[in-house]
Formats: sequence, C-alpha cells, structure tokens
Amino acid sequence: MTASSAPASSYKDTLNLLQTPFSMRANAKVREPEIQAFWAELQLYERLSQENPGESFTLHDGPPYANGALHVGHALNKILKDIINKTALLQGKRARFIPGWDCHGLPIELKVLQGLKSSERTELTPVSLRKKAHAYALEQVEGQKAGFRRWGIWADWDQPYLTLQKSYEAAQIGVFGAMVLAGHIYRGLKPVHWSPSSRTALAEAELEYPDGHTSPSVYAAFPAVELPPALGSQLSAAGLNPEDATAAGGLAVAIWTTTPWTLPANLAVSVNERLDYAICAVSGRGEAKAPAVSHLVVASELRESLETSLGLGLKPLLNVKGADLEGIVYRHPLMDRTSPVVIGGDYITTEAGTGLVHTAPGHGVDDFNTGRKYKLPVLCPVDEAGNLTAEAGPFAGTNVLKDANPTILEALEATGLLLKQERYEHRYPYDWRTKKPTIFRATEQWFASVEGFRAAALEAIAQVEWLPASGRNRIEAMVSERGDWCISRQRTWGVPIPVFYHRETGEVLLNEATLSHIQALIAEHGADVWWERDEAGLLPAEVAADAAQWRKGTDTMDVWFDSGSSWAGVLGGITGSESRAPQLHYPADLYLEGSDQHRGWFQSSLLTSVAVNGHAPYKRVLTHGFTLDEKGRKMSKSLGNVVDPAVLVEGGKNEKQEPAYGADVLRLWVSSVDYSADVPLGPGIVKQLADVYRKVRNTARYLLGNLHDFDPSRDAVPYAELPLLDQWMLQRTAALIDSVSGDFERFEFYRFFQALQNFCVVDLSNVYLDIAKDRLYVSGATDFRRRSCQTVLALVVERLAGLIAPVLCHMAEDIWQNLPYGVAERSVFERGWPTAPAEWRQPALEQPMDQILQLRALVNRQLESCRSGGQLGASLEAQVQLELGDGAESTRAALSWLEATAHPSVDNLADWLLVSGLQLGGSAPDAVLAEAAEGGITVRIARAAGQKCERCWHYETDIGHHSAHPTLCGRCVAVLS
RNA sequence: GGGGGUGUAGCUUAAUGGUUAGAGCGACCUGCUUAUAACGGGUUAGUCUGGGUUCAAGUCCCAGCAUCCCUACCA
Repeated sequence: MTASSAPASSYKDTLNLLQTPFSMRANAKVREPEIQAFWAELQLYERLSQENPGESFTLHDGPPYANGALHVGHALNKILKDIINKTALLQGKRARFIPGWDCHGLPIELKVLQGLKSSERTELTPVSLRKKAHAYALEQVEGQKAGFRRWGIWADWDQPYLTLQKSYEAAQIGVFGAMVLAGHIYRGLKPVHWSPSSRTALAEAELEYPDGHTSPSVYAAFPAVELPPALGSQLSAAGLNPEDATAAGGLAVAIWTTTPWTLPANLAVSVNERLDYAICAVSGRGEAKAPAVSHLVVASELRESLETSLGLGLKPLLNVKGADLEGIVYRHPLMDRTSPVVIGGDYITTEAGTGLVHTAPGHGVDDFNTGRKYKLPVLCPVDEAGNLTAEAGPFAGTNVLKDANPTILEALEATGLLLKQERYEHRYPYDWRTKKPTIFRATEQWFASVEGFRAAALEAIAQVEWLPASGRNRIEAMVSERGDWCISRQRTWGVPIPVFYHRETGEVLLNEATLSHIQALIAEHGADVWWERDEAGLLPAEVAADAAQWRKGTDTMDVWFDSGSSWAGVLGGITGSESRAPQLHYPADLYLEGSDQHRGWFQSSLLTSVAVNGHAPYKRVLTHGFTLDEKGRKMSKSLGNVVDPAVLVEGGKNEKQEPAYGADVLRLWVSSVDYSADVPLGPGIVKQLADVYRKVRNTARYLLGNLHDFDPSRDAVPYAELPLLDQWMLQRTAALIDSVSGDFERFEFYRFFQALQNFCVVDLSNVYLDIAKDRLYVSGATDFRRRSCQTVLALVVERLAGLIAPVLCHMAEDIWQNLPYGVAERSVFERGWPTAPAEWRQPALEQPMDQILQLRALVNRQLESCRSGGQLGASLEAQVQLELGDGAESTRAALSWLEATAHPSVDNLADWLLVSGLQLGGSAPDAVLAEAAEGGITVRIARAAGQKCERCWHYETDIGHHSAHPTLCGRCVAVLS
C-alpha cells in the first residue's frame, strides 16, 4: 500500500466496515414467502410441536366464520394466538395448534341461495342446497387459510377442524345426546319472527325495515271485574265504590296496540311497577262518543295527552303506582274469559300508548317473557299462513295480513270499548324476499335448559382465570341472567336435531338408541344422511319396522351449538370422540377471542361443557378488543377508514401509495397495542410501525455487518475479560431478556414492543453502537478492542433474534440465516427462548453508567450549542473539560469507579463522549466555545488540539509523525503497520 | 332503551393515592458522509369535561361528553 501518495479517501479501505447480505430493506413480498418455504422444508412447526421436550400446550382456536375476506380483526386474533404459540414452542413446549372454521349457518345458506337462478331455486332440495353450501364453505376456508398462512401463522393447516366434518358433526351429536340424556334438552314454545307470506321462520338477517309502514293504532278499554283489596279501599276513599267499578260500564284499563289481530291472543295487561298511574273519571268531550266505561286507568304522565288524542275528559281521581294495579282482573272485550293485570318490565314506558301494555305471550318477546313469569299459557291462535285458528273464536279464518284487523276492530267498536283508532307509522319488520310484513308467532322450538346447570356453570366460571379480570363479571352476569338457550333453527344448512315425531300423536322419539344410531350414521356419512334417507333408513333396527309412524324433524341446531361443541369435536372432551392430536388436551390451557365472544363462543362452549362434564372447557380465557380506526371509530366502507390486511401485507394497486409492508409489520402492530381494550389502526400508525420495523432491522443489520470476520469459537473474548462497557451492554441485554420474558408470560406484548424499541434505539444505537464504531472500524481486525466488541455483538444479535421471533418471525429467521458464522441450529426457532448467563446480571453497573450517560447528555447539549453556533460540526472536533464541584458527588463516584475498573483500551470517557480530548479538572482550555454548569458539573467545550486524522477522524497532536502516512495519527499508523 | 369497556403529548405507551407525569416514535432544527433511501445530536408537547372525597387525584367516587362491544327492541 502506498498511502503516502494516495488520496485521503483511500484510507477508507483500511477500515473494517460493514459487510452483510442482510439488506437494509425487508423486500418482504419476496423474502417472507421464502422464509416460510424454508420453515416448511424443515417441517419446523410439525417437529417442534410434536417433538419438543416440554409439556404440551393447548391454545384452542375459536373458529372464524367461513365467509368473506379476512379483515384486521382476524389478523389481531390469529396473530395474537400465533405469538403465544411461537413463544411456547421457543420455550420447548409442544404447542399444537389446530385451526378451525365455523361452516354452517344462515349467512352461507343465504349466500348460496342468492347465487342461484330462479329456475335452480325451484328445483332446490335440502340435499342439493347442502351440497352447494358445503362446497361454498370449503372454498371460503381455502381463501382464508391462504391469508392466515401468509401472515406466518403456524398451525396444522392441512388438518384443520371444520364444523362440517363428519367426525365433528358426530361429536356434536354426542354433546347434544349427552345433554338430552341428562335431561337438559326440552321442547317448548317461543315467539319467533314469522313470515306468513313464505310460511317460514325468519332470522334477524332476513328482515328489512322499509320506510312508511303504517299499522292501525288502537286504544281499547278492558273492563275490570275484580280489584285487589288494597286498591279497592283506596278507590272507596277516593269516592268510587269498588262494586260500581267492577260492574259493567265501570272501571277499565286502557291499552294500546298496533296489532289488533293479536287481541284474541291477549292473556294479560302489563304495567310498569315503577310508573305512576291515574284512575280517571271519563267524560265525553265535543263530538267524540263517550265509551261504555265510566273510569279508565292510564299512566299519569300520559293523561293529558290522552285527553287530546282520545277526545275524552280524563279527570284524575286517584294516583297509584303500577305495582298497586297488579291483581286487577279484567274481562276480555272480545273473548269469553278474564285475565290479570301483571307487572311487566321496564320495557313499558310512557313514550307512546297508555302505559298499560296489551300482552299476548304468543306474539311478542316481552309478552312471552312476562307471561312466563306469571305462568300464563302461550296462546297462538294463528297458523303458519297467518290465518286465525279456532282458538280465535269468531275470528277464525281471517288472515292477519288481510281481514283480521278490520274484522276485530269492527267487533270491538260494537262493544263500545274501542277508544280510538288511527293510522300509525313506525318501523316494522318485513320479509326481505316477499316484501310482506312479518309477525311474531309462537312456535315449537328446542331448548337447552340453562336453569338446570346454571349453578354449575357459575361455579365453573369461578374456576377459570379470566384475562382481563373484567371478563369474568361480564360472562357471570350473562350466565346468571340469561334465559334458556333456544338451540333449534328452521334451516337446512346445519347439523340436524336428530329427533322423530309421531305422525299422529306428535310424540317425540329421542333416546339413547336413536341418538347413538344417528351419531354413528353421521360419523360414517356426514349429516347429509339425515336428508338423504327416509325415516326407515335413519331409525335404529328395533324401531325401523314402525318407521312409517315417524316423521323426522326438519330443524337444525343453532350454529353456536356447533362451535360450542369444539371441545368435544377437536379436543376429544367427550366419551367416544378422539382429540385431533395427542398434544391437545381438554380442558384447554387457553381460549383467546374478541370480547364479543363472552356472549358467543366462550359461553356456548362453557354451557355445553358444563352440561356434559360439569366443568369449563378452558383453564384461562384471554380476550381482546375490536379494531378501530385512528380516531377510535369503527371501520366502515362509508367512512373510508378500512385497513385491508391483504393490502397492508402485499401492497395495493399503487405500491407508491400503498406499499407492501409485509406480514411482520402487521404482526408488529398486533404486538404494539394494548389489546385488552379496543385497538386503533390506520395509515399513520402503519407508517410508524414501518419506521420501528426498519429501526430494528437496521440495528440487526449493523450487528450482523460487523461480524463478517468473526467466529465466536475462535475469536470470542471470555466474559470476565470484557471491558466495562461491554459488560454493561450484556447487563442491558440480560435485563431485556428478563423483562420481555415476563411480558410474554403475561401476554403484555405492547411492553415487549416498547422495551424492544428502547433497547434498539437507546442502548444499542445511541450509546453502545455509536461508541463501538471506533472500536470496530479503526482498530486492527483482530485487536482485543474490536474482538471484545464483536463478542458482544454476536451475543446480542443471537438473543435479539430470539426475542423478536414470536412477533417478527420472518425478520428473526432472516437474521439467523445471515449469521456470518456457523451455529448448531438451522432455525432461530430451534435455538429456543433466549437466556442470559447469571454473570451478565450485574445491576451494580447500572447506577454509575446512568451517571455517566447523564453526563454524556449534558456534554451533548453543549456540543449542540456549539454546532448551532457554527463553531463545531462532528463531536470529534471538540475537546471537553469537566469540573466536578458540590452536588456532583455521584458523578465523581461514577468516574472513580470507571477509572478503577476500566479496561484502558475501551473504557475511556473521551471515547464514550465521542470527543477527541477530555480533561478532568485543571485549568480551562483556551478559547472556550461553550460552558455550562448543572448539578455541580461544569462543562467547557473547546476545539480539539491537533489535526484531524484522515483515517480515524480523531483530532490528534501526533499527526504526520510517520513519513509514510503524513495525515494519520500514531494509533492508525500502528494499526496499518 | 338496558348492561359493560375505554379515554395520559400528533402516534404507541409508563407512572403501590405521594418528587417537576417518564419513555420511544413522529414533527421541527441540526451534524456527519466510515450503518448513508442509514446513523448521531438538540428542541417540542400531555392526564376528555365538570363536580366531589383527601393534607395530596392521571389514579378513588358521581355526573357529563366521545367512542366501542353486547343486548333489547319500538306494545
């Protein structure tokens, strides 16, 4: 080398600069799939989840619905699960993860129906519909699966569980059967949305609420025939003789309805016990005809407005609470029977009507519930076409959508008990297909009697660990208040309720023999067999001879019963079913879903498991919130704030506007937020995450790039010989490992995210690596000064890769594959969870180092003031003088500690401050550029003495002492020679 | 309508009822050109609103506002 004549820049070639193929930018679109292919080739998930030495770990997947594109909610859920599973795998556990899909149910059925031509629809049979739905669901599963895999989720993708699989359906029948045999299943009436025009029950999703629906609005008087004694005496005191009140033409309760056709089914009048009611004297007013009663009960608050709307004088005679009205018996104005006044609930308001609600338990949900409280019968005198039946007496044969209302009103008018009739416009549900109004109609349904195992369910809840703890209150309240679970649906795409009805008597055939026979049939042929075969083909041998007498049911199960049986269908939690893999166990270690699943899957799974086995199907339940936009609003197309995970990962149409950030950025987002509440996501947040991703990546790249000539087995410096600075760096690394281990243990990934950032930015970039540059670049390649640093870099980069692996799995593997020296493990995941040797933990290093770093910050501020004054550029142009006075004791102590224990070639305060000269005490330098005193420390900045060494950029006074290198300092000359 | 959750700088987040509310990112200013579509340095700003309890409130209580989830439905 002829350095003497070469231009200064040629000394650059004598430095030990970065070399690594680990690129600064991720190129995630290409690189991530390559890494995933590498894992697949190694069979990494399969081997770790089955062959790891530790205990098994079961995170049981809640099945997403097999319809539609993946959204960020899916990403949050599945990535959280994957972070937990990957952590467990790194920790040596056998974390087998069987992904699932919920495949039955209305949305898919409707999707299929919508896709049919009208000609196809007329030829449609249940079996052909089911075949189409089956195919559709599988197609959706494949689409979603591809998305999940692209996110780097590890799972048994080739053997997922689907609720439409034969074995799953059979296990579900097993759960149902066990509940039947335990006496938890019964048949009863329940009002459902019913479409007379299409003669079917409708689900909420099949209803629409067109504008402009008007109903007859009817006020009627129901004459009292009996009063509770207390009310009677109050009336006497107010001047109304109870005997007159209960005589014809006396007292009546005023009710309001918009469905007069339900009046024949009236079995009660409900009041709100907390509302005030007035008993009023009625007088005719103007042209209005006075009704055939002398007194009316109405809500006090509505009395005045009713005077106007009814055109009556209503003079208050007595004010009572709703509770006082309970026990009045009234005569039905149209039917020959009497019924009670009962206490309803807070659904009874004074917003409209009279404050007294006409109650027909067969035709309304509130009515039904109130009726149950008072053990009223469920009268439903309407057939499936909407025709009133014989039970409706004189109105039999009229139709609820046609002549029932006018006929009934006419009859009411004739009694003189019709107070008022007008048109009323309100929201009313219509059949979305026929565009005709629907009704509420009580129908026979199948129920699980929650009452039968509520106490056990509450006990089971108490045994589970709920995270966050508020989840327990939530599900506890729901389970303790909920009614029985209606598990039947009048649908085709689902698991059949395996029951037979006697064709003549209606008797139900549902017993151990039929259940196990049908379970076996479904296990062999799938649930389609229920529709493909006739009764003779479905009944067990001993009954088959009488098959003609029996009719198979047409109901299917609520899909929540499907997914709620997954502990049986997947984890083998019921006799006769097998778990999908030997590593799975029941109860599961963990369920992890959105907080809406307290009402959904957490609860349906709990109820079935408790009913069958007496305990919860899970030991812990972790919930996450919902994904909102950056302003905390929900994502919607109309607001234009939807973040599509596919676009985020793979890029949009215009990659300049919507770059391909890759799965790791999506995963980093999941790790960055406190998911115990709702989590925000939007373009600004994505950009920030991309910045953090790049910071981590560049930090790793720097570590790798400085190890290109390092082999730990040959070059590593033993811990005990490492300089203080290096020991401090390893102490920081150990502290990071410890805190992050705890963060993952507690599922507090956002703390990991914060700690990772601080580690990369502060500990590494700002401090250690900045100081390390001189050691790495300038020193001779094999100098202790450099090898010791490289020792640390290698130790840190391997552990950094491990710590980020659960979250930034692709980057972690990319780091591992770019380690420039040989390691035993082919994958970072084979290395296991990072650990730190005990000797690294030297908390005693922290205190003096903190003092020195504070001193460094003080010096930096002064250097900056010189820089902004144009007096300095690089900090190496400066020299620093320090004086430590009163108040700087801890700094003085730290410097003494440094001096006493320093490794001279590295632990040098001037190097740590990145300045060319440092003077402690003594006289102030000439030409001080900046001076500041703080906490007893005086800092003075001056230009460094000497000239700039062309190679190491330090200002030294020994430049040019060597004739071959006239622009170099003595240190660099020594390195070159 | 009912039940539940959340609300700390522009963003993500810290803070057993107890110092001047702590970080990282961003933004702005700036240096370096040996991490260079990189790296360093500096600056910046905050407890949703209003009451209450307390010597002391981001933290506990009440009300309101915003927002999300569940639920009911409009007789």
